[in-house]
Amino acid sequence: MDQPSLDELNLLHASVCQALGDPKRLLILYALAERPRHVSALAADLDIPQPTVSRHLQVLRDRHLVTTERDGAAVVYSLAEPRVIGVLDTMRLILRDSLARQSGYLATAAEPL
Amino acid sequence: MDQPSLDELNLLHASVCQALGDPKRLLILYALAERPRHVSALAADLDIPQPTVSRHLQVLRDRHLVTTERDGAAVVYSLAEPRVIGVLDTMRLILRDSLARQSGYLATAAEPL
DNA sequence: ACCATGTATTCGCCTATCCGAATACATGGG
DNA sequence: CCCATGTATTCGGATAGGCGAATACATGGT
Repeated sequence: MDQPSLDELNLLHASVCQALGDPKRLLILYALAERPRHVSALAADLDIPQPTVSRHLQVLRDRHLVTTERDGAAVVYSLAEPRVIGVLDTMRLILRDSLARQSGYLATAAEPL
Repeated sequence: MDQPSLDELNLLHASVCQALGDPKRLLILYALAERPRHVSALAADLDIPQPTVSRHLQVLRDRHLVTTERDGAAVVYSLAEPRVIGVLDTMRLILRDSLARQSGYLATAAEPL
């Protein structure tokens, strides 16, 4: 309702970016992009302790990057905004370009992703 | 030359996102998107102390988000990857959508950006 | 060589983040 | 009602991030 000022938007923007700025959280988001999952499934699939996963999910939830739904005693986490994955993919693409540019303009091509 | 493993790429990705996860750095990047600038010009335009700007620029430089070029005694900073701004804009768009969705699905439309 | 301007760095402090370990809490079944 | 399973939270410690203030460094001009 109260529409954010530009400054507030900037702060939110930064806080979302910061949430994306952790390797494990990126793994979690990409995992959820494949399919929604239980916390325990994420923990198992990514080989990260359950409490750690839970805390990271909380961060992502605070930033509205994931949503939850109960499934009995378990909780299903899903991407709140699938478009975010597109953004992340674009960043990765840029990153690879940038890396390629750094280490020799004439380097032979490398595998994708 | 050494092409990064997926894990390494993930780490780089996270570190770049983290660099984006600070309000002042976002302001700096958007300012540089308008036009390359001296450190002092950034400091003046954004009303941020020069040493602070310098430190943030260093972070952005470490992540290869900006590049430098000497201009006499001054230093011109530019965006290393203009595409990053597109990514940031997309994120902002998503953010606004998300905010709109949160605070009432039927809320009257608000101004852009 | 010196000075003025512009940029980078250091220091100390405070806050925030991340983690492992342990524990609390919630849900549904028997 | 109690237990098993699954999830969230707390605690403590280590690490990293951010800032103001002061200072060091670099460059070009005179």
